[in-house]
Amino acid sequence: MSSAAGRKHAGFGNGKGNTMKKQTEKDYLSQYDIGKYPRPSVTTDIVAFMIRSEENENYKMDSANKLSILLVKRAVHPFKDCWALPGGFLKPDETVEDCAFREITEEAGVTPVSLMPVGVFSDPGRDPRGWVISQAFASIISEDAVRLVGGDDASDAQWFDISFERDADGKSILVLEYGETKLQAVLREESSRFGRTSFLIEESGGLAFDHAGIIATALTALREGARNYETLFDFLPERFTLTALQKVQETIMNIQILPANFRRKVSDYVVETDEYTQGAGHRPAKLYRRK
Amino acid sequence: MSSAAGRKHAGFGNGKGNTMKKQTEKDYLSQYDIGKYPRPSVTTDIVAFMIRSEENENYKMDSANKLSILLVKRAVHPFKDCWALPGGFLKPDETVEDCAFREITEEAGVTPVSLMPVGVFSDPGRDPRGWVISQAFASIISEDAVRLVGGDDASDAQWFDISFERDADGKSILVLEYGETKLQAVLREESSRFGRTSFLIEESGGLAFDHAGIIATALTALREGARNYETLFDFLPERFTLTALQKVQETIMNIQILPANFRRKVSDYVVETDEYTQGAGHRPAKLYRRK
DNA sequence: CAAATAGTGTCTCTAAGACAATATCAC
DNA sequence: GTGATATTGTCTTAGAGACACTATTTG
Repeated sequence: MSSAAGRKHAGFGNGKGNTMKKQTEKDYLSQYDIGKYPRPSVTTDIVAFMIRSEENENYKMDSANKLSILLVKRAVHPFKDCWALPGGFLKPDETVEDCAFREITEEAGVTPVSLMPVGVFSDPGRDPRGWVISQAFASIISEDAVRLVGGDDASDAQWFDISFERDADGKSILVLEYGETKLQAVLREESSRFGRTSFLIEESGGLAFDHAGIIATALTALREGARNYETLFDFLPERFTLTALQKVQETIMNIQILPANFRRKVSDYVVETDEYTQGAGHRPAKLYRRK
Repeated sequence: MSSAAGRKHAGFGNGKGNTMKKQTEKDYLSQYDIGKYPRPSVTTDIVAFMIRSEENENYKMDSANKLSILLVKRAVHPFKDCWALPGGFLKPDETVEDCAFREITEEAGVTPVSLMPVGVFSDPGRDPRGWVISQAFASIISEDAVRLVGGDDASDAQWFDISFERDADGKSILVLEYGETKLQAVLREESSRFGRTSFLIEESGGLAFDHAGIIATALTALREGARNYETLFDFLPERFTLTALQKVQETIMNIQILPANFRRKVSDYVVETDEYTQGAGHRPAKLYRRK
């Protein structure tokens, strides 16, 4: 085993010949210059998920749901005019969570319901501006909040419907659509460690930086969290029907579930209230709360 | 929705009055000074896990296993003479994974079998030297490799047996022991998001920085990964008996499993070879490989 | 043969999936 | 009444846990 001398502390004044036997911590810190060694810029990138309910033709039928994420069109180089994840630089006196919260609130115009770290991206070549590492987050935003703020077709921030399919040999296709705009990236599953799957980008599909890989990682984590109902409730208001909750899980995981079985499994995670929906054109449903 | 102007790019020359209509990416990048805005120091901290088999009194009995982690005694301020996780500062042209690999190889003297990110720690006050954020990793190191390198009781790097119990109301006790040295930290489970549980430190137990919380987070992630056999194989040589594999899972998760049931469940993850153990004082066992 | 681990067979119980049947509302 | 969703019941099957039993080695 090597000695702890292997752990050099960047920035401590060298060659000053400090030979005091009893150097105090205060002395040490007052001499310490942390800026002496190179430091990277640190950013956060946020994959903000929302479930949009589509307009409906038949007054009786439930509306279909689509999973979507927020993208921002870059106004400056590099990747000028490409779509990118919202995010920004970490400031002193804030945690990476604070930073992500601040950035997504600014860009989406609404407060996220939850914010979950999904990984650090630190490939040396990932940003042409220089040494920039990024902490990625998955965030869940409720449709109600977004609807209040409204949108603008000319805005440079838009919600893209997302679809992500993994085929047999580990290749995945990520498709993002907003109106006429369609971005299609190709990724390869690289490794899955400790519940986090990472991806190699084969085609970026016009997304800026390594954002296609970040999106794939975040969606994979979201799906994993949806399996045990962990990430479902944040998409809905406080009171919800079991069918609405089921549709959230089906939308995220891209599966179909039989209502009877879903109700049985989810019953451990919810509490019923004495309220009901009304005016839906069919039997009213009991509203539930998260347990 | 706010405009993308919210996403300022730190370091782009301001006030230069660049009014060109067609600024090229090359022009932009050549003017770009990434060092203009404050940047944190970035470190990695590694929770290196090893399973130690204890010496045995009875020639027939299997040896008991203990889960242990590597700690390093700090030679300098701050936290001088406290035990800390191995780790160090991120360098340009390396990923955080590269950095963790480099640091743990230096400090443990052996190559880790695996390296898995468990989270970023970025509390502004976490390091008295200044603005330092850290990416934590869990690493698995095989006992065979460590035994080859050997140890030294006077060394400042030592393997501590670890025990971690969560009681009913969310309080957890972390105990680390090496010879006469016993560190005992108290933590409170704070939140569990996306499969990552984070902890508040109530008593650091003499561990440096926020390392008690990092250790608790890493161990929780390791245990989660052990549930589906993901992190078990890295503790063992390429060929192993099913009993050895079972003991790894029992040691990590601190549980007891009936051999018959373990064998049935694990059979999907292993392939049998035609080799057997010998000279163990009892019936020889077939060796298996990971599937 | 004694003591220890290696390995198999099987019973029970629980949970998941499939599906049938009934309930209730707006129009 | 029609057409949609809401809700409950139950049959079947797969898997986990418990446990009894047999096999094989060294000293």
